[in-house]
Amino acid sequence: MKSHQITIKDIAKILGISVSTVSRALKNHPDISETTKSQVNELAKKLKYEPNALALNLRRNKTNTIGVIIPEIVHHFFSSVISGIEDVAYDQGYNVVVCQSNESYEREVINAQALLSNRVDGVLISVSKTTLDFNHFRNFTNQEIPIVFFDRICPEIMTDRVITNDEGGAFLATEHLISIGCRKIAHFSAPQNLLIGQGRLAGYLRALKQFQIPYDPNLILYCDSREAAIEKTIDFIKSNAEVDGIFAVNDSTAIAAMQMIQKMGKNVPDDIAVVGFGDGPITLIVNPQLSTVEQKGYEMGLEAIKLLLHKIENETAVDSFQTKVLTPLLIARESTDRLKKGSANV
Amino acid sequence: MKSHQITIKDIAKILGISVSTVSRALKNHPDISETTKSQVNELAKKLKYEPNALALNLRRNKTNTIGVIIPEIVHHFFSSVISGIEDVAYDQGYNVVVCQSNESYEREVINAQALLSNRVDGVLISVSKTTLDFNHFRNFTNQEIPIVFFDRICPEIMTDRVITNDEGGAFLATEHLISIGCRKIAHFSAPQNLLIGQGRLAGYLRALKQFQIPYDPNLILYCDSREAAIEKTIDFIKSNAEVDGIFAVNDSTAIAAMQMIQKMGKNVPDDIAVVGFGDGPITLIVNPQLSTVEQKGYEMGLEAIKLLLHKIENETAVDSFQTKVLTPLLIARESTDRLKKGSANV
DNA sequence: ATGAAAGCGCTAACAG
DNA sequence: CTGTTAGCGCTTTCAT
Repeated sequence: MKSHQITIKDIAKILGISVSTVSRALKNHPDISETTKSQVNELAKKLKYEPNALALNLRRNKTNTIGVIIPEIVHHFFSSVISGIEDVAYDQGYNVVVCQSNESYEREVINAQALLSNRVDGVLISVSKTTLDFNHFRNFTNQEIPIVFFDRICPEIMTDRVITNDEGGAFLATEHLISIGCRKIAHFSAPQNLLIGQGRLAGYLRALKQFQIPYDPNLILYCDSREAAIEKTIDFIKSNAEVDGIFAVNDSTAIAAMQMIQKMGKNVPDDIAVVGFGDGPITLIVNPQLSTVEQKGYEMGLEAIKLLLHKIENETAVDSFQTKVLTPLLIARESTDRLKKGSANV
Repeated sequence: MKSHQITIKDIAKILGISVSTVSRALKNHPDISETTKSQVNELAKKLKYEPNALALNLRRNKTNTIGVIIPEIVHHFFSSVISGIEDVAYDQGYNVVVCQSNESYEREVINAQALLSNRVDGVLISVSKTTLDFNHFRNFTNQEIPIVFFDRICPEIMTDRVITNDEGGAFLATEHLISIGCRKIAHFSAPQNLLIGQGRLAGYLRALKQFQIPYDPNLILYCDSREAAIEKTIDFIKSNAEVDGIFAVNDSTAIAAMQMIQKMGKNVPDDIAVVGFGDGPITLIVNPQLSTVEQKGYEMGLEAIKLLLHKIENETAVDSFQTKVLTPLLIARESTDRLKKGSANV
């Protein structure tokens, strides 16, 4: 049986004053006498009074809560984004509720409904891979609850967005491979129905074109996970013995590819140089350390929440939506370092 | 300007019936005629009516929300715990609000207050490293809001707890090193003011004693992070050349130690075998793959939320608190595999 | 300087 | 079968 939560009513009764006086005293309203104020505040402290956020929010029709829907919290990238979001949200007095879709459309719909029911002031969303219909997101915009999409955006809904310049990052990665002498560069790519798959392939192709390296469709392998890379790399390299560089769509694919290459007795970077995408913590742990494209999760979180809070607090603003594009940097490490002979290798 | 959120009042007005009828129709109350029910439900759907959880929660004095306070979401272990928590919470119709303390006491206090204000039905807490005073947690118990501590528990407060058997895990790790022939086993340990530091050292010592290996205090090195291991390992091994095995307090320390050992031209596992603790994803990526003690984050989340929901839904239960101890398993991989010569090594 | 009363959205006696 | 009413905790006119 839950003990009675102490309310302003209790304080009022004990002090023999009205609830409105208590309410005002608590908010330091100028009309209230110093005596009353101190009486109220002391008692409140003594009784460990905590304002009931539910009642407050109901009254104000504002929850100071922002909802986040992400695919999976266990991915380093997404947990970094959350850290960015929380850091500024807390500073501005907002709470953050994080929901995971687990890459499931159904769960995403449920998450959206829960956030809607809880009347969050705004939402930050990175769309699940399995989501093809976006009406559950439209419910937010219909209620004029602002959305900011980040990383995995929804192209159909007009809102603010924060994305990584995948094409540019992929260009940098490929350009880097070319600059160290690679001429037969493979791309381990993600499915083309995903925007990152498209963007990173496009950047790869643009770099080839710009440096007049002939494009060979055989060098594009659909392979975007550690498991896939373990399964496919060796056969791929055997059938394409001339490959001297690989740009993989993400770090774990790149690392697995690298490890399979090493298993074949080849040297990274001297025989085949490898570049990933993401710059997760594993890039530093693997040997040789992985060159990669920096995907700034924390910064993405910051930008997304800033856009959202701006929308929330300037509701009258004209409907204008911006897309922030984070341009990633190339981080060159040992897996593409063909000069320094000291780099450890199998 | 937020568009009017549609309420049961709106539905009532449109249909020319009372709000209570609408309320009852929506909950499929037996008293209501089928005609009315379908009218109400259709209109609700058409208008995209969403119940206002705030009002509901205020009324019921129950939020169906559970709060989680963790040190850092970016740690794989903690994000696994959250996944476990969420999976069962959602099944039972609870929402989860995750707060990060960032290992800061002040932030932890703020988080606790926010959860209190939002009248969560219960809390799951893993204590920040910098927390020495626990009164902010007592506010929960004072209000009879159940707490379950997990992993980093608060010894001062009587509640349910879920912990890993650190001592047992450390014993297994050390025993394993002994079983493959190690006789001079170093322990890279965490500060002894942390419970994990104590427990893992104790397990190490018990294994030595049980197998009659003399204890050498010089073989205990305070070193519990990648950075520390990079800095200290080489000197340590130089001054203790006889070391043939290392049990490190966590995986990243173990991996960094392993890499420094390799840098010295020594072989892992043949010269020095290494065992970590945690079984994060990096253990599979490093070469050789790291033997480690499995720390079951997801299971810990499951157990913690189950205990909590039980307390929440059986409020009348006698005050009895249980501590669930998860006994970790040893995962033997290449870093301790001295038989299989095929294991890749520098 | 303080109080009374209405209302945020919803539910649940109680009354027909 | 349906409506009326009170109240969850709080703020805020409007009185006094």
